[in-house]
Amino acid sequence: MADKYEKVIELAKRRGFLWNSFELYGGTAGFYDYGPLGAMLKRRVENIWRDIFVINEGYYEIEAPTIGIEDVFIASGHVGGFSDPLTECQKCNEAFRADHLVQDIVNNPDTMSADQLTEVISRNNIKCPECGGRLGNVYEFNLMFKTSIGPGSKRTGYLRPETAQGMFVDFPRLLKFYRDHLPFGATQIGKAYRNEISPRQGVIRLREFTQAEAEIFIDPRDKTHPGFREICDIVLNFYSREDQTRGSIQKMKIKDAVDKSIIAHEFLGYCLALTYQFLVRVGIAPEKLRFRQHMKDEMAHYAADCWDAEILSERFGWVEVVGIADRTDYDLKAHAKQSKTELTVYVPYDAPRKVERSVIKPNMGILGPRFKGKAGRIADVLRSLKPEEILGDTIEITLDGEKIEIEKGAVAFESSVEEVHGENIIPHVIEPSFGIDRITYSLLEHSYFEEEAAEEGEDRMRIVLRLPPEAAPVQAAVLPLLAREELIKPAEEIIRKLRKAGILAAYDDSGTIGRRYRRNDEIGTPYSITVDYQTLEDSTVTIRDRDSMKQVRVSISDIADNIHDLVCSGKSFEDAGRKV
RNA sequence: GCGCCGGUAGUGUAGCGGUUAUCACUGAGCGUUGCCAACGCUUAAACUCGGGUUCGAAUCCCGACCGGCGCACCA
Repeated sequence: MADKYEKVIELAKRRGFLWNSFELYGGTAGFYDYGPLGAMLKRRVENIWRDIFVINEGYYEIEAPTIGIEDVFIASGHVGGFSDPLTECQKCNEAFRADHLVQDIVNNPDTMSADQLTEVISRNNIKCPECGGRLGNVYEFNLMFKTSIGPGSKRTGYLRPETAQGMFVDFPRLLKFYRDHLPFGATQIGKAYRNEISPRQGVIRLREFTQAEAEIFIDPRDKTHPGFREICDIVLNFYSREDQTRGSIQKMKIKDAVDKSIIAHEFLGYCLALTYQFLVRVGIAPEKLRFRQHMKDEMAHYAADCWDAEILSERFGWVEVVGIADRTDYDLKAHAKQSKTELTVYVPYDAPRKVERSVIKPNMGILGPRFKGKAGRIADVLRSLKPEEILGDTIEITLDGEKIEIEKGAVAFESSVEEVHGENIIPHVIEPSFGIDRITYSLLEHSYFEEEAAEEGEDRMRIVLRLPPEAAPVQAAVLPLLAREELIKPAEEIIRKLRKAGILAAYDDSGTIGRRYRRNDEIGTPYSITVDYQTLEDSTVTIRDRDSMKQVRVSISDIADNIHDLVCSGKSFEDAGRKV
């Protein structure tokens, strides 16, 4: 029997949500096209994300190139760390991590090149751990797609493996945009690329995928969040480190999780809440959603705490769809080092602090004539001394191995008390990172329902996609009860009205009304508007609710506002019009 | 990347050396139809690709590609 994945994928293919890319030429693993309905659905998911993170949280969206230059990915660690040195057994074809095989023989195998590792393996006569066969040459498999920028392949470019780096690279500009205040955040929704060795599981692992990421820069000394109180009573399914060793999920208020230090701090707790609200709003079933904490050894060494939102899928089990991490100052430090630019924020103190400062001032009037060309470097050495080192009558320093004596008079010592108004700090980064494709698939799966149609002996199934109206690609269908001129006319007028109001509406007059309802159920159209003979008498139509199949009768004059409120403002169906 | 299994209209399938390639649903057109996949007529639409064996291949063999599962890898 077909499992739910197959049913959902079959529907998605047939009705224009998801198609295997390049099917005309046989297809290519790891790439999917979003068809007309899929693209719209995905766009709506992204727009809900925007509503939450950009509009409500104020983390403006930016758009950086999908191709990055080498420096960026050297800094991020992707050039060095996003590849693995592999070696394959010539006999059984098993692939192994070369650096793992030699870790007992050499000290730092992860810093060695492929050629060096090949040599170590052959010199130490290392064999295949599985079958004892001979191991082949070590090669680097980097998950980044590589390309060259400009003619002559002089400059290396990479397709970005995540969108995050765009926000880090633009940090100085963003800081100015936000007028030098922490916290601030920037987001990006866009494509990322990973040359997966063997992509599987449909849309779950893609070579080209869409990420929605926020990088929120905060003061490392203050990881509270002003909005925490509003969300602290939300109950989530927690799967903390402790829960995982125990093997059970625990329901808990976010407040309690922070109080008990299960979550590292308020700010992360707040991001978990946003993530929960987003996922539920797009149509993920709350009971099939949990937050799993990374185990210590699973977490990047620099990360302070990391949580994944996982969605339960019938075929794939718990699938990671969001990662929420406190990345500390790792990324900014890395880019500061690589770019040789300070990436800090000046944070003023509440009140100026008095700081005693001692300054060594070499007297260049004396040093210059005496030491000539060396004078500048000698002065630098003198300035680096500690106050207690210049207490004697003469000061002895060493420059290029040569001992030099300088009398006290050539160096002045000033000590002053200064007022300091603030300091430069490297912000910490909180990063919620969303896999939009996985979320879109999950919500198809979670909204897919088959119902036995209870109508007189008909045991035909009703397939219905219970997408939230806000996420549904087609928002309303307009259907003349019968395909007759006098009913078609008003229907066409309604369609025009809806479209003018920005509602994506579909018109259908083929076949019976029931058939058309079903067609729309299957693609999740939340409301169907039917023009019948009463319409000709009193200018009213019926709206039929996808989930309950109930109808209300409303006036044509405010049909667009009515549908708009139902789809966008969460107006309840019962309030939309007179019961039929 | 390896191993096992599979690939036939839009979808699901039958056929397993010689068929006009089966059936159902779907789609389109006409008629009919006063609210949940009704009906009648008409019609469209497929053997993944390449090579081989054979008088003849959707069917057997080899390879590629794609998909599923397991291993490995991986956010």
